[in-house]
Amino acid sequence: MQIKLATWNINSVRLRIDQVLRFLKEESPDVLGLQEIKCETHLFPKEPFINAGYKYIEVDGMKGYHGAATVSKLSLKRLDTKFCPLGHSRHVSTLVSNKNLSFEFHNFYIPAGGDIADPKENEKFKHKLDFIENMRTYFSMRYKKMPSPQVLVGDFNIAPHENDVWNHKQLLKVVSHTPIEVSILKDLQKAHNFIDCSRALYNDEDKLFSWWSYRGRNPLESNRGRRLDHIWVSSDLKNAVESSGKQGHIIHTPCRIWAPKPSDHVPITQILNLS
DNA sequence: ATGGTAGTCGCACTA
Repeated sequence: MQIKLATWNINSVRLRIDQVLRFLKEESPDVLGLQEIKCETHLFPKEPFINAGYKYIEVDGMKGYHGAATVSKLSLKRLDTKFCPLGHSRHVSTLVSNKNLSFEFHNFYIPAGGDIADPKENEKFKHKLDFIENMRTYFSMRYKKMPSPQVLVGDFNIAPHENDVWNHKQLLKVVSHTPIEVSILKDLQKAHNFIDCSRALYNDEDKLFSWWSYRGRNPLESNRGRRLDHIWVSSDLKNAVESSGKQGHIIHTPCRIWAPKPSDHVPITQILNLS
C-alpha cells in the first residue's frame, strides 16, 4: 500500500483556503502538515477540510503569527510534545494510523531566526538553535522507548546543502544557510539517521528550492530560491521512500505562481511505498 | 550596500 505525505507553509490558511483545497483535490495526500496558519486554534477553518475528506484535524494556533496544523484522511492521535522554548505555536505531533499501519507525523515550523547569525547578539537566532536542540533531545528519548516509524515535516527555515540555495557563497552569512545552524540541523539528522527525502532522491548537483521571496517580481524566472521545507523519515522507512523513486517525491514549484496571491513556499509531497 | 513584499493583533511585528 502507498501513503502520500505533504507539507506546506501556507502563510495564512484562512486567506488561502481555496488554494489548499485545490491542492488537496489535485494531489490527494493522505496527511498534510500546514505551517504559518496565522490563526488561533478555534478559528481554524475545519469545515472545508472535513468536506474535502480530511476529517482528522489537529491544530496548534495562536493570534497573528506562526501556527501549525495537520489534516488527515487517516486517524490522528495527538501526541503531547513541547519543542518551542518560548511556547509559540510551532508544532503538531500526531500518531497516524489505520488498521494496517501506524507512524508518527511531526509537523514543525522552526523559528526563522532573525537577521544576525549569532546566538549571543540575536535572541531570535538563539531561539532557533534551542528549538532544534529540543527536537534532538526529544527524539533521543523517544527512540529508546518507542521505535515506531517517524516522519518529520515542515518549514525548517534552513537550507542545509550548497545546492539548496541559489548562490552558496553569497548566502553563507544569510540566516537559513549559515554554517552554525546547518551544523546543528545536521547533528539532529545524524543522531537518528533521519533521511532527508529531497536529497535522498535527487542528485547533489540539482538545485532544489521550495521558497522564493515575495521581494522580487518574477520569482521563478530569476529563481533565487532556497529549500527551507523538508520531509524527513526515520531509517526504517528508507526502503518505503527509495522504492517510490524520484517520481514519488515532488516539489510543487508551479504553486509559487499558480494563483494571484500565492504563498512564498510551495508544497512538497512524498509517497511511502509500504507494499 | 540597500531595499524590496506580505500577512495579521494593521501605524508594529514577524517573516
